[in-house]
Amino acid sequence: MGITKTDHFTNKQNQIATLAKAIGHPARVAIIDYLLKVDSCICGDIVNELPLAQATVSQHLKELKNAGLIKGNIEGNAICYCIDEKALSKLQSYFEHISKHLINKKSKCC
Amino acid sequence: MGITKTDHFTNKQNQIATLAKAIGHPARVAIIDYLLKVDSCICGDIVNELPLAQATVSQHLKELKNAGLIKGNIEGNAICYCIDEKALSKLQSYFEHISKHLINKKSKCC
DNA sequence: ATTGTATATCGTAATATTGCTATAAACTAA
DNA sequence: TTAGTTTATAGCAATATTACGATATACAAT
Repeated sequence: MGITKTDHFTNKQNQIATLAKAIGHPARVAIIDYLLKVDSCICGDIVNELPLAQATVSQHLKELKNAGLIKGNIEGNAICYCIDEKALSKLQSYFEHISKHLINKKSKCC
Repeated sequence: MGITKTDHFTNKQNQIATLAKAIGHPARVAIIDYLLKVDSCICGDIVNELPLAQATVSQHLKELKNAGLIKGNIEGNAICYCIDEKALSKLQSYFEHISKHLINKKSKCC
């Protein structure tokens, strides 16, 4: 069917999945990397950084924005994109939680 | 086209994307949650936990396995799945790295 | 007003994902 | 052997994603 049964899972599970899915493409990882690298939140030269057409980059930016991972401010002609800390700290604490959990029960199996 | 241009991105970027993509579905988040919850790495009653058909669960497990997030050991009749710490620590350190980076340059924009 | 620059959106094609039923494979137990 | 249990795979339909060129929108500068 290709349609995800989101309503059968918890909010938390859907939230994490949505965020992870948004990061689940190398172009979008590259965008995040770039936004981290440039110290001010540089605008649309992301297109020049990536080996993709402008339309494709715009689409990827939209997905990152929809997932809440980045924010965009209109700045005159261009747009200023930057990382949304809240979303990333959500992911960070999720994986930290898992890692801590794993340390406690090391080598019980597999 | 629907085909990802992986060869234009770095190994690291592709690696993170692959791992994140595997987590990018609520059923797979639920599987990870379950593997964390049950203390021993319980086998195939994951199917009973999820609101999905057995074949679908098997498919999700396969994807998690392909991405390296879980391991599976044959145990007589059943299979013993459990989380692969290495993959998760990779993700954890990635997001930790980002979070640290963000603290340093707080509120420069947006 | 016209031209240039920066982004977004539309439409389209190729491919991937999700989910199911049905079936196979591999082992256990009677 | 036969039957039951557990997991994987094949095949299929519906939907989603990725990527592009073409075009639209919005502002800036001349």
